[in-house]
Parts: sequence; C-alpha cells; structure tokens
Amino acid sequence: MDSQFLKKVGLKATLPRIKILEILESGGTARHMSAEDVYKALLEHGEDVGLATVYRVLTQFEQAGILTRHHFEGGQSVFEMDEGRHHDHILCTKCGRVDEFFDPTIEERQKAIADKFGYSMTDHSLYIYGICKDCRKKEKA
Amino acid sequence: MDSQFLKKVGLKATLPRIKILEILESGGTARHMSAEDVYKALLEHGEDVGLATVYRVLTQFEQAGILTRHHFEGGQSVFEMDEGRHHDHILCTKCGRVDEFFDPTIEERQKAIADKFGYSMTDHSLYIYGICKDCRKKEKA
DNA sequence: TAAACAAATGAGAATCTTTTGCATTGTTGT
DNA sequence: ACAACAATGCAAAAGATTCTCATTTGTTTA
Ligand SMILES: [Mn+2]
Ligand SMILES: [Mn+2]
Ligand SMILES: [Zn+2]
Ligand SMILES: [Zn+2]
Repeated sequence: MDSQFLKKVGLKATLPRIKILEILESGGTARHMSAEDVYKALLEHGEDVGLATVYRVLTQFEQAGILTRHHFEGGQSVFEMDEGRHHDHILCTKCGRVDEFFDPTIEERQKAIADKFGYSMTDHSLYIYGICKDCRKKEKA
Repeated sequence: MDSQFLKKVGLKATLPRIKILEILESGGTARHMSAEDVYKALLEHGEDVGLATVYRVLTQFEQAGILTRHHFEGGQSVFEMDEGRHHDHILCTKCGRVDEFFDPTIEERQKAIADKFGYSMTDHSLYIYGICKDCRKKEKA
C-alpha cells in the first residue's frame, strides 16, 4: 500500500500525500506533470487538497528521491516518478509531446567534459526541442 | 557605431538600446547576465533605464538574433551576446562559475536521436552542473 | 530644421508560478 | 483514546516577467 511506501521513505502517510502518489503512479495522465496538473487531477478525483500542499509534497517527494523535477521551457516545473533509470527528453514544441531517451555516448562525453574543466559533476539536464512527425504532417496539410 | 548596428538589424537606435548593447558587449561584467544584472549595470553607469525596458529590449535582441537566452537553474533567464558559434554550458552550483564547451560528438548524437524519434530538431539545451575545482578546494579546508 | 507620426519608454499595475505564515487539523506511538 | 508534533489549507507574500498607458523620442517628411 502507498502508506507503507511513504513511511518507508520517512514521510507520514497523510491523505494528500497518498492521493498525490496515486495520481503520479497512475500513468492515467501524462507521465510528466506540473504542480498545477497534479492539482487539477486531484480536483477531478474529488479530492480537496490545497495547491500549496501539492507544491510542498512534490518538493518532499523530490527530496526523498522518489521523483524528479524537470525544467522544460515555458515557466513551470514538471515532475515525474522515478523508476530507477535516468533518461533525458526530446519534446515537440507544437503539441507538447515528450519522448524519453538514454544515450550512453552522450552520458560519457558529459563526464569527460566535466573532468576536463575540473568539475565534479553532480547533475546535468539535456532537452532536445523539435517538431514531431505528427505535427509536421499537419503542417503540410 | 552601435546605432548603425541597431538599424541594420531593424531596430530604432534609441538610448536604452544603445546602452544595453554597450553593457552586453563590454565583457566587463560576466558574459552571462540576467535582466536584473543588466539593469543594475545600467544604474551603476548612471543610466536611467526602466527594468521593463530592459526586458523588452533583451527580448527584441533575442528575436533579432543578436543574443541568446538561457534557462540556467534558479529562476531567471540569462542572456549572452552571440558570436556565431553555438556552445553549451557547465556551471558550478556553489559559486555560479560558468564555462563553455562545444562537443561535436554530443551534437551529432543529438541529431541522431531526433531522427530516430521522428523529430525535426529545432533547438537543444544542455547544462552540466557540478562543483568547480576552486569550490572543492575551499570545502576541504 | 521643424512639424508630424509612429515607435519606444518609464512607472506602476498586473500576471504567473512558487513559497511562506499561521491557525487548525491529522497522524503516530503509547 | 491522548499527547506531541507534523502536516494542511488559506491567504498573503515573493520573485520574475509582462502589460497598460500617458509621455517622450527617433525618424521621416516638407
Ligand atoms: Mn521522463
Ligand atoms: Mn555562453
Ligand atoms: Zn508535436
Ligand atoms: Zn565554484
């Protein structure tokens, strides 16, 4: 149960946290959600959770290491549940579609660059922007 | 003169635009500046330009293709004059130091990934975060 | 070079996203 | 069930950026 999971990561099993976890786990909505997205999803499920709590809980989940925060272009932060494996993103600037990829060569080069400049790398973010196949098809029409 | 340059790119040569251009060109301050940084630099030079104008002008310069806007972590946008060659950034999360690099292998892989997923790539952003050598030295002390 | 007109500016209000303060409510171990 | 303390909701605050609008400035024209 989710409440067990929350306790395991050191968080009290409160209703808001359980509900937010459910929203994020159910791939029902997109895998990549903003705080506002999560908040709206909660309202649709009839849950009465404050937006401030959504922000607080997402930040706690991030600190607990169970989700990752991304900074896609366009203002707000986007969150996604972690499933262990790191990946980067390629997104369509027309329709918002998001695809995920992992490229060992790029990962390796990044580390080499950090070394070369004398940094101990702690993190990195790579976003590729473009127009997806579907959107190009529509444009031609 | 800067006013000629501004006209060349299709912008009226106004005092605020000329002054902002000077600030950005004089590597005096860091190469990577936020709107607020530019605004403060103007004030220090005794220029009386509104912050709203700084934002407007930076956006216009971006659209005119003479500078690039970056989204480093930590909220505000950062701008830098273009000098033709594209590059990515590695930055220290302790002291804010920024280094620039260009890696043909990474660039190439990115294009390959976009192709593989059926996107026509329009842009990409890569930031490597870490602790620079100087900051690691201080930490040990 | 002065009038004429459109474009640009400055100041502050407005917006948008995220954070914070605080009184109230909920969770947990006993 | 209860005390102890953490979490929540709401509204206010904060930080970054954009917008509104009256006023000023740059450029063109006569
Ligand atoms: Mn993802
Ligand atoms: Mn740069
Ligand atoms: Zn698309
Ligand atoms: Zn440093």
